[in-house]
Amino acid sequence: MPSRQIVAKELADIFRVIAHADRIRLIEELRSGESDVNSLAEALELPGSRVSQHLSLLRAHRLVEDRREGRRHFYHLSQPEIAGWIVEGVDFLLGRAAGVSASEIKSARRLWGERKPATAASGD
Amino acid sequence: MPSRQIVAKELADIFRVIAHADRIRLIEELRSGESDVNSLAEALELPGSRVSQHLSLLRAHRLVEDRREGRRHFYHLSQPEIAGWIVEGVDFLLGRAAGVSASEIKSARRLWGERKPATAASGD
DNA sequence: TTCATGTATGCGAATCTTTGCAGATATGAA
DNA sequence: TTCATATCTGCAAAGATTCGCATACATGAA
Repeated sequence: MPSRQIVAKELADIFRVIAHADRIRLIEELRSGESDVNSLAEALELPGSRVSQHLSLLRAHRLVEDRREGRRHFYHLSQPEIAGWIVEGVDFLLGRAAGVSASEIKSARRLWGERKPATAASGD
Repeated sequence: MPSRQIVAKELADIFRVIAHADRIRLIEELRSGESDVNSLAEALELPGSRVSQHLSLLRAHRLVEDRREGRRHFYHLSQPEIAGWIVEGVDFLLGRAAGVSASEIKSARRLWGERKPATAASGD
């Protein structure tokens, strides 16, 4: 198989793994450092089993790694730069602006573009 | 719905649209300029109807635009930078190196990282 | 109008993903 | 050992995507 195709397929695999709102939010959460499954589940308001499933997919594709401490599993991005790369995607979002208001995108850009403050009001 | 979630969903949509080997190859082809459906179909060795289907998805998400000249439809990237952005994904591929040999990735990186020579041997 | 060509669309079958839930496993405390 | 907590895995139903093919549409030539 031509290498062009192999790489297209591999790239498509990475894209497919990232292409899920929950997983993107997990990556977003992990930007600010490692976190355990339960905290992630609370932050995303999802059942722990679902978060665990997403994490295991991300882990299988080496986008995250885990560190176990007692019964808690702490996850972190294996390549923190990947989050920055995803952020750049927001620019294309801006460019296309399909179905999302400019202000929504702007505030989201702020969330992604800067490290999110740990304590400030974030109930949007 | 919190804007974080809206944007995660929108980003996921873009990722999902890109997350297909044929569509990535289409984007790759279009890096070197506009091209009509038939040329793309030949380059990718796919039926024209399939290419047309992929293009219409890309078009619906404004990743490509078309220009009609007679019965030919020429497509081009609406934001050529998006191809560059995808290329950066190759770096994560390198970092993960799952199931792809280093030399395959290297040659693919060359294909993506540089404008592909129009005539040179490219039968890989 | 008729024909050939280039592109687009529709549809069912096959395939892959996501979801919700039940149960399994692992760890630490009592 | 037993219990509670944290996480993981398995499975079937629901949902989404892809594929192959047939057919429709649009354009230009005769």
